[in-house]
Amino acid sequence: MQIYNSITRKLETFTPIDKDTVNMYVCGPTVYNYIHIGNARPVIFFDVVRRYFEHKGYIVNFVSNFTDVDDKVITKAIEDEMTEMEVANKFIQAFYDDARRIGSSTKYLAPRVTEYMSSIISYIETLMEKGYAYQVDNDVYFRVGKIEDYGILSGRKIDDLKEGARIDVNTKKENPLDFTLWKATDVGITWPSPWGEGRPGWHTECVAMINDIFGGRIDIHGGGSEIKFPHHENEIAQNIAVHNHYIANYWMHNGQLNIDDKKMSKSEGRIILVKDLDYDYMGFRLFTLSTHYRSPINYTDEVLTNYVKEWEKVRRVYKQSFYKLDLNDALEIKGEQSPELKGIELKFMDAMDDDFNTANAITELQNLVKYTNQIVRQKDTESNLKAAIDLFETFFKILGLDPGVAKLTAQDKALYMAWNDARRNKDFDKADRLREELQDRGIL
RNA sequence: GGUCCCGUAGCCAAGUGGCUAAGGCAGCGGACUGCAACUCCGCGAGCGUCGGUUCGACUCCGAUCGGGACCUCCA
Repeated sequence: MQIYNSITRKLETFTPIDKDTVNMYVCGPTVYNYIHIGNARPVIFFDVVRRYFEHKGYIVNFVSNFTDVDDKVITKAIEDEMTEMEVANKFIQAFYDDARRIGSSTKYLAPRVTEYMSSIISYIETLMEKGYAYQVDNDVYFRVGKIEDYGILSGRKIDDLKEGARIDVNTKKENPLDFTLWKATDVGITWPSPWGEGRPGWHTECVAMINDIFGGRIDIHGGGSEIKFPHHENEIAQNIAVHNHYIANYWMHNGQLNIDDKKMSKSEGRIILVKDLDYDYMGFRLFTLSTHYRSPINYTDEVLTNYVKEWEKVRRVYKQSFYKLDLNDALEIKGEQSPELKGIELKFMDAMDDDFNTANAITELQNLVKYTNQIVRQKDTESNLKAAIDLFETFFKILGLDPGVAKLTAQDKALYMAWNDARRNKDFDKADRLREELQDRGIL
């Protein structure tokens, strides 16, 4: 399959380090608040990446961290008169709740900075020993000038960056581009270190974790495009310093989600939290997957409403087909794909193989909807209909969509039969009553 | 100021140097239907603008206008 590699800016054939395994790491959230719908985009997209690799038979080792120490967490802790740990625990729980709501798996390794403090400290010590880090007072900085490739991921040249450096002329640094590895502080939670009490800078946690968990090299590193620079650039630099090779073979960056064509902004009140999203979450998931992951996506109520409707349409025909088979006790039969279904499946997989083109994959889902709507009212289609159901389930599993349809109870079936009988007997008063009840039960 | 991305029908959104530029929503016209819902069939654009390269560009290059991102914490 082909993956667009941010570092080379090209589509490349994906070849894992170990034949059957995909090791991937996605930069996770700083847990000081509920996540907003922009945070949800990588949570959904990289979940789909994992699901697709699993569909293809790979063992996927998926890791995504929680940044539970940082200025924002500390500020929040002071504001709310809680400990940093309490703040982090609260919002990690909230994150998992939100992730589940939007259909993403939460079963993956999620290391926290606080659990990796000794690894982070020893990582910084290694950087010091190798001459890539230097101490000033009780702070430690990374010596960017020693990295030849610095800027390769974000396409920047060190000279351009120097010109652009407008703020933060920290006179303690040898070079304005040098970044903080360890920061002495007396505000909030601190840890002892060889350089004094303090806490780590943001950029070391991911490399230290990747170093511990994967040995310093992974297949895929993911995250939002806005953290390419400086965060991912700095990860690359640190890994080169320690291992003399790139940290990841493939870099994947998702585009941002805007609201009404503008970046989300808390200060301007233009922000929507996942937990406050007043729409169907599967519709939201479909919405985020309907644009190619590298493109920006614009949220408006109108567009989301469109996808919520679209999801209802998908769900309706799946449900209708599922129940039709269930009523005929045919859910366990073996499906046999018609040429049309084969074609749809093939094109879906082709789209996914093409750099996770979920937009085109969803087009195939829509084709499956149309096709199934055509066959579900015909007679003698059980085997093909079963194949259609199976294909829906395959697509749902890959995209992480859940129609929430379960087998009918005996009572439901009896009700359904009675409705059919009443209609056949033209007892429309009774039929309408039964229809209403079936609708109330969510069967029709 | 520097780096970079985007601009396809009313809306959303794929895609290609050359057959008729996918698909969805909305709209219009049909069909189906006890009523309703659902569903099915048919119908719309020449790709921001101006130049250039080319036998040929929406697709490549340049300029221009418009929108956006990053350079500073940010998924």
